Amino acid sequence: MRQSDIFLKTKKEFPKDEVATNAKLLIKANYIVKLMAGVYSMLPLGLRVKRKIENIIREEMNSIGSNEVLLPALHPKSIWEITGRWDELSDVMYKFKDNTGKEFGLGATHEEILTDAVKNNVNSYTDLPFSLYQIQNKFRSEERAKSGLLRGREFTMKDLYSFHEDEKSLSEFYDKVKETYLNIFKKVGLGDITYFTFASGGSFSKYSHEFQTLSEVGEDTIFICDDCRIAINKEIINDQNTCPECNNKDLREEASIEVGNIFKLGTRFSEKIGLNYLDSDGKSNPVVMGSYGIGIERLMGTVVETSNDENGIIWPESIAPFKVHLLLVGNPSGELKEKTDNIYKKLLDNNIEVLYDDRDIQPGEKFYDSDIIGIPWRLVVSNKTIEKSKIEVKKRAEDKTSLITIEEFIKNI
RNA sequence: CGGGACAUAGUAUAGUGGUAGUACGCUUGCUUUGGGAGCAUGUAGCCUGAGUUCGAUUCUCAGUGUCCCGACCA
Repeated sequence: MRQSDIFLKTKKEFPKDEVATNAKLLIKANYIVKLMAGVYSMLPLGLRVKRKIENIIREEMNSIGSNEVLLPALHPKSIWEITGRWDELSDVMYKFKDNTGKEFGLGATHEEILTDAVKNNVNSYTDLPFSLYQIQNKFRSEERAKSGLLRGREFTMKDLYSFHEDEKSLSEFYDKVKETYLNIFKKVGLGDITYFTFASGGSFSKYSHEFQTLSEVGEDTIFICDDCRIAINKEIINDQNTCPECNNKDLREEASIEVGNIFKLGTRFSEKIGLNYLDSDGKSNPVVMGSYGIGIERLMGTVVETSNDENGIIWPESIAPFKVHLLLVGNPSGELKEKTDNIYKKLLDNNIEVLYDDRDIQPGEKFYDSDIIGIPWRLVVSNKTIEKSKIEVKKRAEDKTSLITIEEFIKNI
């Protein structure tokens, strides 16, 4: 992508009313634009990052045999009344009447909708287990949206739901999802600072589990057992003040961001909605369910919160909008332009995602933009480098530069 | 939802009871090209409503919005 073609207008100033690092950097670098508190538009760069995250998650979900679906965001009141959650979720669900007076809700979560959708497609234990997931917008009437992308009113969630004959089957799948989630957080660069965390479980199981990423701006407080590399959410610390795995009492308190959670639902929804299966004795039983969520924008914001410096964002390669930022430094004409165009073509020919700053502006501006945007590899081509038939390579996260040929770079990357 | 702060151009800001200035951006022209370059040129603004006043962007009240703290967060 040529920078002269992409819609990208970085700002010279941080936005006035943002304090959260993720919002300041993402707005300044023109990844996102705020529509209102807790609702952001994704600009081309932001959408590229979002898609990368979604695709990592998609791949992982598919790898455990889950199928992707897409459920509606617009729901009739009636389905929510079946489980009693029309009233129960009054604080978080957006509700409204249409022009005929009929009542609707915008999806804040999708247990009811999916359970209903699969109900007539599940007959016996031979249909179980299975799992379905979607990547879709959620709407939550947060009383206080805040911290940029970390707590929004409309956001994208990957929500996975699993369906089982019994608790044993659910537990097996639950453990598999746990590993998969840890893998996802590792892939987006948060592996070292994300903890599998014990949290309150509700009626069906003693615990639910969360994935908490260390960050000073996190809303949650966790207590970490360094021996087991797990944590306990503060919300259950009164009931559980030792490590659930090794009984270690020496726990370390940290602030953290909840980037994912997994939950054993049991038969709460299947019973009410009538999702039953026949077991091998021909007896009807409610399906046992689990649900598993990851907030996409929150994950994106968390990466920015935990990976930046005074000059801007530092994306991990896995979710960066481009892998390489190619800067033409100097007057974009003549031999320099020709040679840089040629390097751009070579990168494209090798399927390397590259943003090519071919604009006719001062070099300094290109360097500043490159830093704030945070693409992992910066390549500079200038009269200095073409004299030696080389390019200057710098990693965003490091200070040192080196001169190598484009062929070497392509080979190494 | 309780408390606090704030609201002036696309962005960041200054300022005033007599309708507003600066920087950056953007337009046009010329110059320049390794860390936001230079000269010239043009462009664009006081959140909404009511009140006080001869006159309100400024003062008062209400509303709306944004951010922060707290509460809340299947």
